[in-house]
Amino acid sequence: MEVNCLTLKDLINPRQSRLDFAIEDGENAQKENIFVDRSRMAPKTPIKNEPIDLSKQKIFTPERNPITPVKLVDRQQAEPWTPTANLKVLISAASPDIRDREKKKGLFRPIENKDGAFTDSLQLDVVGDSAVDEFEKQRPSRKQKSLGLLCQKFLARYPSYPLSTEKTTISLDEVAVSLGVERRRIYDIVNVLESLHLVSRVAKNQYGWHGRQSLPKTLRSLQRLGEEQKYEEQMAHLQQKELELMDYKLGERKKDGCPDSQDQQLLDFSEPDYPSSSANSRKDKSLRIMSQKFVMLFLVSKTKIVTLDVAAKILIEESQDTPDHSKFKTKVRRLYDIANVLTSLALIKKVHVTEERGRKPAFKWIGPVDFSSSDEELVDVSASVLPELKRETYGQIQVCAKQRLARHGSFSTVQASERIQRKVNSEPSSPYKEEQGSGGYSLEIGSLAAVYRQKIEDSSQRKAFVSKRVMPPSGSLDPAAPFHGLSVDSEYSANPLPHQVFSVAQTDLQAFSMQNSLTGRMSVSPALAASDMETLKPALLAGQPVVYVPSTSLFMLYGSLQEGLSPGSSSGSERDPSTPSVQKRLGEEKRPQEEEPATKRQSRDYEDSPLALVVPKKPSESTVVASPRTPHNSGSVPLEDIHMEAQVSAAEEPSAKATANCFVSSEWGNPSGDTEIEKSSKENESTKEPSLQQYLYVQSPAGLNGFNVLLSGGQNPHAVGPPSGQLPSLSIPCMVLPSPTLGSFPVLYSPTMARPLSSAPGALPNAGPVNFGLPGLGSTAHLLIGPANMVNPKSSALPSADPQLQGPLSLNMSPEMPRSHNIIQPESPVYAGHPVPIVKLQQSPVPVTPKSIRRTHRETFFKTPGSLGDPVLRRRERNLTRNTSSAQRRLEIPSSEAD
DNA sequence: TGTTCCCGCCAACGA
DNA sequence: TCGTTGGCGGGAACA
Repeated sequence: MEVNCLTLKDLINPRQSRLDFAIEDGENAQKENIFVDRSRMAPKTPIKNEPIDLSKQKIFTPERNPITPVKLVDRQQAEPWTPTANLKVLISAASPDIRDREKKKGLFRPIENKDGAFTDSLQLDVVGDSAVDEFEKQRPSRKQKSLGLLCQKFLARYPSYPLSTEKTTISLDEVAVSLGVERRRIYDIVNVLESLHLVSRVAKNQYGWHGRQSLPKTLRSLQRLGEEQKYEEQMAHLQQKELELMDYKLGERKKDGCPDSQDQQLLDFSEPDYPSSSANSRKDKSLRIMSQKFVMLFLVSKTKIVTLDVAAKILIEESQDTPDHSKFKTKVRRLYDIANVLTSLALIKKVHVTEERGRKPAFKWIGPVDFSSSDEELVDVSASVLPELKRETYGQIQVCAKQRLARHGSFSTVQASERIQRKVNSEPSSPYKEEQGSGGYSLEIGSLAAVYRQKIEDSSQRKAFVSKRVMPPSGSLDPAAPFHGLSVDSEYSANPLPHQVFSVAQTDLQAFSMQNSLTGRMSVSPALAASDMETLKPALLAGQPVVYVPSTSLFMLYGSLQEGLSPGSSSGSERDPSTPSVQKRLGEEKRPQEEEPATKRQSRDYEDSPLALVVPKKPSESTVVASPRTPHNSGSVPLEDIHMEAQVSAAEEPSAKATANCFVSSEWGNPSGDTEIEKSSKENESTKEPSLQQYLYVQSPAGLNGFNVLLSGGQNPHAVGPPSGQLPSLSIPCMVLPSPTLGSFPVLYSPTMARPLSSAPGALPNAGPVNFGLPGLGSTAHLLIGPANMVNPKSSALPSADPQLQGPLSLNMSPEMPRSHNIIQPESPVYAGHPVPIVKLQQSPVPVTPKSIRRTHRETFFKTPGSLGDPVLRRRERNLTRNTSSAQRRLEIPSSEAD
C-alpha cells in the first residue's frame, strides 16, 4: 500500500515529490543530514563528472519552483516519467542505502500525497503521530549516518590510485548533495583526508583528489615528525601516569602511601603546567592538525595501538588547551571523527585495550608500516639478508620490493624491476650464489603473509630484516594490485562492519614466542616476535611447523583479499562505485554457501572460508606437474585456478603459485580441494612426507582481545603431499576461538603430526599430548595440536566433500621448510636455476566474470634461464572464515624436506 | 551508565 | 558583507 502510494505520487509528479521533500525538511533542509531525501533528488549516484547545480537545489520551495521545473539536475527528471521508468531509476540507481531510505521515504509519502500534488511545510502538521512514529522507526539508524560510512561512500567515488594524468576535482557541494549530507560532514572527511594528503584544497569548495599515491610518503613524514615530537615518550609517560593513578584508585597505593600529585592532576586535568588556551589559534585546533598528530601517535607507537584518552590528553597538551574535562570530551569526539575516516581508509581499526583498570577504547594502526624505508632501503634490506635467503625467498622479496617501488614510488613496475635488478646484480651476496639450507620460513600473515627465511639462530641482521620487512596492509595479496582499491579499502575497513566478523582478524598476538616446541622448530623466533612486536605481525616459521599468530594481519588479509575483488586493483583504475557495501557483503559472507555457484562460492569462500596457511615444500618440477591445471585435476580445479587461467598465462602460473610462498594467495575456491588436487598430483611424484595436520591452539595473551588460535595439525586428507624431494605441504586447518571458548586447553600433540617432524632432528616424538610452553603467551597459553578430525568442528565438513564450502584460507609458504636447522635446504639443480617465485594473488572473491577478473600479480622476477622450465608450484589456498565466533584456518606446511 | 558521535549553532576566515 | 569553513558541545543512539 504504502509503496503504491509512493510510487503513485512519484509517477504522477516525481518532481513534486522532490519538492515535497524539501518542504518537509523545511528550513532544515540545508542543515540536516538530508541524504535520505536527496537521494531522491539524485537517484543516480552522482559521479564526479556530473556537476550538480546547488543553486537550483536551493530553490526547492513551492513558491520558487515552478510546477514544471525549469531544469532538472537529475537525470531522472530528464527522463520520461513513466511509472516503470521512475521505479527503475529509483531502484536501480540507488545504492542499498538509498534504497532503504527510499523505502522509508515511501512510508512517509502517502501522507504527502493526501494533500495533493503540492504540499507545504505545514504538511507535516497533518501527519498523524502514527505516521511520524513510523517515519521515526524507518529513519536511518545512527550507524547508517555515521561518518565512517559516509567516508566510505566518499572514497568510493574516487580511485585510490588515480593516474597521474587524471585530475580529479572534488566539489564539496556536489559531494554533499550526492551523498545526501550537509556539507559540514564533508568538511570533516576532507579535513582528515587532507591531513594525509589524499586531497588538497584547490579553491573554495573545491578539492583535488590525489588518492593514496603519496600516502606512504606522507606517513613517513608524519612518523618522522612524531619521533621528533617524542610522542612515544609522551604516550609512555601518560600511560605510566594513568597506570599509577589507577593503581592508586584501586587501592593499590604506592609504597609511600600517598597519591601522586601528578596522578591527581591527570585525573582532574588540573595540571597547572598547561599554558592558557588563549594562545591557541583556530588553526592549531583544526581537525587536520589533530588528524596528523593522531596518526603520528600510531606511527611512533611500538604497539601501534593508541587509546583515545591518551591521544586526547596529548592533543590537549599540544594545543595548549586548559585540560579540563570538557576539553577532554571534545577532543575525544574529534578523535572519533578522525578515527572514523582513518578507519574507512583502512589505516586503523577499532580495538579495546583491556587493562586491569578496565577496557579502554583504542585504535590500532593497520596501515602501512614500511613506508619508513625508501625504495632503496627496501632493496638494501632485502639484500642484507641475501646470504640467508634462498633464491626463492629472495625472489619473493624482489617481488615485494618491486611491488612497493611500483606502488609507492613514482615509477612503473618495470622501472621498479629494473631498479631492483640492478641492485641485485650489484649484490655480491646474491642468493644465486649463496644459498643456504638451514633455516625456515617465517610467514608474516601480518601484512601480506610474506614468507621469509627464518634462520634458527637469528642474527641482528635478520632481526632488522624481519622488523623492516613488513608489507603494507594495503598491499593486497596480489602484488600487482594497487595498494588499495578505494572500494576495497573502504569496504573492508568499514566502520559498520560487525565486529564479530573480524573477531579473528582483530586479534593480535603481540608477543608470540614459542621456544622450539617441536623439535625446537615449532616456534616463532623470539627475535621475530620481538622485532615484530611493533607491528604485531604474526609469524609463521616454516621450519617451525605450526605457528600461527592471528592478528591484524588477518584483518588486513581480509582486506587484501577483498581488494582482490576491487575492480580498481590495477593502478589507475577507477573504483566501481557500485561496489556492494561492506555490510552487505559481510552479511552475505555469513550466509551458507551450499547453494552458491562455484564462482560465487569462491568469492564467498574467500571471505568465509577458514584461513589456511599452506607452506609448500620446496618447489620442484613435480610440483609444477601437480598444478591444478593438469587434466586430472580439471574436475576439481580450484576456482582460483579458473581465475588464474583467465588471468595468468600458463608460463606465469607456476611461478605465481610458487610465489604463494611470499604472499597469501587469494585462492578462495576450495582450498582443501585445491590442496587435494595438488596432493594427488604430487603423490604421484613420490611424496615422501605425508601431509600433516595438526591443531595448534594458542590462547591469546592479555591485550589480544582474548582470542585464541586453534590450528589443526592432524593429518588432513586434503593436505598436500608433496613429492619426495619436494617439501610436502602440511595442511593445518585451524580455528580461532575466543579465549573463553577454549579456556585453558592443554597443548595436545598429535602423533600424526609427529611423523613429519620426527624425521627431523629434535622432532617431537609421536607420543601423546604435549604441552608446549608459549612464553610469549603467558602461562595460560597452550598449544593444542592434534588431528584435524579430532578437533576442528569444521574440519569434518572441510574435507574433500566440498572443499569449497569449507574453503579454508590457506597460505602457501615458501618451499623450503627445513625441519631442523641442521637440514640444509635442498638446492637442487632445478631449484638452483629456479626462477624466483612470484607472488600470485589470485582470485578475487568476486565471481569470475569478465569484470571480476582482475589482474593478479604474476610477474616473475629475475627469471633465470632455467627458471622458465621449472616452475615451482605452490598451492596456496586461503579462506577466511568469517563466522561470527570463529575462524578456521588451514595451514599447509611442507611436512618435510625432500631430498 | 558509559561510549560513541550526529547534528547544527555560530564564530573565524577570507574573498 | 556574505559565503565558506570548521570548532565546538549538547544530547541522543547505542552498547
